[in-house]
Amino acid sequence: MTVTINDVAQAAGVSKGAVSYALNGQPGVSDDTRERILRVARELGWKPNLRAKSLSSAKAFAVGLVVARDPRLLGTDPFFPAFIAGIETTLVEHEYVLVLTVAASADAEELGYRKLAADSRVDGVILTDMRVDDSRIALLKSLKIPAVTLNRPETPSPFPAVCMDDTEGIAAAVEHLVSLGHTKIGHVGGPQSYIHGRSRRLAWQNAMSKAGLEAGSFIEADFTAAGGLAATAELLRSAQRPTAIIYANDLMATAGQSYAQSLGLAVPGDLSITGYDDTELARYLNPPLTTVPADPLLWGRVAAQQLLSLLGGAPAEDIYLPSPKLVVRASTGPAPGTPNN
Amino acid sequence: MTVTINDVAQAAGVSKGAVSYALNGQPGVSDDTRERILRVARELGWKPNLRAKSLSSAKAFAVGLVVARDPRLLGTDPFFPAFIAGIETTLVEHEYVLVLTVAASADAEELGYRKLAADSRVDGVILTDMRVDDSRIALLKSLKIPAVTLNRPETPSPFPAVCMDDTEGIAAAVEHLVSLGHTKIGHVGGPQSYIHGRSRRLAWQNAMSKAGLEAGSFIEADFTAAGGLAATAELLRSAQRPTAIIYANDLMATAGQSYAQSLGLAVPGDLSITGYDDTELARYLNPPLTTVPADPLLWGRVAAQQLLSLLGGAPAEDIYLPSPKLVVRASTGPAPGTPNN
DNA sequence: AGAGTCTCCTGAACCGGTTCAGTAGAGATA
DNA sequence: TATCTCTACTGAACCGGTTCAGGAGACTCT
Repeated sequence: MTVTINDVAQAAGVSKGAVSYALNGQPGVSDDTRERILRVARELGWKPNLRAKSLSSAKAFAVGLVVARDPRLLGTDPFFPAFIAGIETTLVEHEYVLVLTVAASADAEELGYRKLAADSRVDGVILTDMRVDDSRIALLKSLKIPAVTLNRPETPSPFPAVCMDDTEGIAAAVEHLVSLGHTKIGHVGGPQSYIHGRSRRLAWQNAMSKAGLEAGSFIEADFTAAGGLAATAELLRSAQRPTAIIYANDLMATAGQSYAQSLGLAVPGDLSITGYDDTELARYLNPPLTTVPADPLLWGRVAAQQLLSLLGGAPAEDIYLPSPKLVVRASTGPAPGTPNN
Repeated sequence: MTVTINDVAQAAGVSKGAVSYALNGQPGVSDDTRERILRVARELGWKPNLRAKSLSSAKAFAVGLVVARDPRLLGTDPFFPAFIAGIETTLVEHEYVLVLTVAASADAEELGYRKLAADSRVDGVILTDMRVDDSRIALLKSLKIPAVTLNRPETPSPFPAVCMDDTEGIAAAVEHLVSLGHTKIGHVGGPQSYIHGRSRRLAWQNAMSKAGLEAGSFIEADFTAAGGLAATAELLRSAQRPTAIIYANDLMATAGQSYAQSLGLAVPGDLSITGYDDTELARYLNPPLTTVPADPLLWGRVAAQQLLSLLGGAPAEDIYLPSPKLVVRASTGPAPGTPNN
């Protein structure tokens, strides 16, 4: 059967304790003995039993991610799979593992964290999609689960944050459109209860006023294609009909673009469109989408690194990742009636 | 601190063993005592320690999923997130948890399974994206990890399969196009090393010959937007240029559609297009995509159920889920030159 | 030489459950 | 009454590690 620490101890002619010290690099054994024990362990092909280790060290060697999202819409969000892949690249190097939970409702989300805590399934968690007044911070504090947040929430949080500024990309989109002669630039945002929904709207707003323009119409949507379409429809029939729309993600932008085209509008001739995310599909649309590449892979990798070092006792310090830059493609063009320079 | 089985035993005035029997519904204690123990446990707020349970019962109370996919392309596949959500809906009811691993290469994939096994992180795994001559079956057999496969592989497999027939939907797409007057119907398939890549091609081929038509051009692509575009380009400049293309997934179909439109072709006027998956975006494209809805949520739910009952000792029996039906939208229309009836 | 210190190692407790062999006591049987 | 059987329970071993108190022996110091 499997070889245990007892077998190694017996074969090396020492006690269990000595073996444990030797294998963990702890003091308490002489160099000779240590070497002998290590050799015997190698010869016997000993592998520590993770479950026993877990029990005695009270650690899970796993980190958790609770994804709160309507399961039917989950597939549309390109962020999570890549983000998870990023987390994984870090975890595999540290013999950690990712425990993933999907929660359909707010209640299920809280229950998810509570269960992970109750069963000590994980040593820490990563919080995504931070919300304004996010109740998870207090929850995790009370459950005593270490955490890392994506971007720093406005409410005080004891957890380190891994930040990637999305305002710069949105501002660049506004400036780009302004330079193309647009003055009526609308924004289809995500739910304003999310800090990234809010920060993108504020970035748009600030960039507009910095350009000396009126803020223009804003519609709060929900990051889904259906929401993007409805918001687009509303913007296009409004009195202040924009000549360009900045969407808070590619999915809404794509739905909006298709909708505008189905009305007979030319993109970008009649309407310029920008997205956010730079999904794989974005460059293969007709026209290809001007957008801002989020880098979920990097974000996931760094967030996991940050969490592991936090678990290792490192101080909780925020990390700032480079701000993604606007990628200009063919969905943006001169404002209607502008001389084509 | 946390209350252990010892505390319960002491408070109830019985031994640890008795408490264990009582709490697990095992025989060995009288009804009176059982009830008393349960009451005391409830009063003290006792929760079994999963780690201790894991150690003594040699179970992980977790199932694994190893996703082998280029991380950068993972985000484009709407299947996994929804599939995972489906798995979760089952697992939460059984106090199980999902351990997710992402592998970029074939080596990493094998290593992923080996690690899960070595550390006994999971009690079983779910195999997706079955391949022709899939090496994972032998691997898991040798690692003694129970598994469930999505669809039955052609090579003998001891593991139960959860099957969802995709040939019916493809055949329906062919029939639909034939009824619209199309005779040159191409197919952009997935890698033929995947059984679902192959079965969809065969379904297209069989349906064509059943309709008395030549099979037409087939191009093996890779399920990505880039691959879909390249394949479409090749089909459109071929001598046997098709008037309709059946794609093996929505992502390729979307890229193909955009590409055709960028060439000035009308969809479906000049070219009809069908996809597979029915992603959220499909209905919001211009034109909305005719496609076949895979039901990853259901598939995940049932696969997890099947795995759990396998772990519970149930015999390994295949399960057949209802075949998804073609959803006709506006990306398909009469063949060019056909009188519009 | 005797006391003190240091290194190296042992044995046992511990983490918190499960499980098994064994026993006390009640009830049935002869 | 002696024997057998059955139920209800106990105590301890066990899962496979970690950790701690303490002891043996070598070495230093006075």
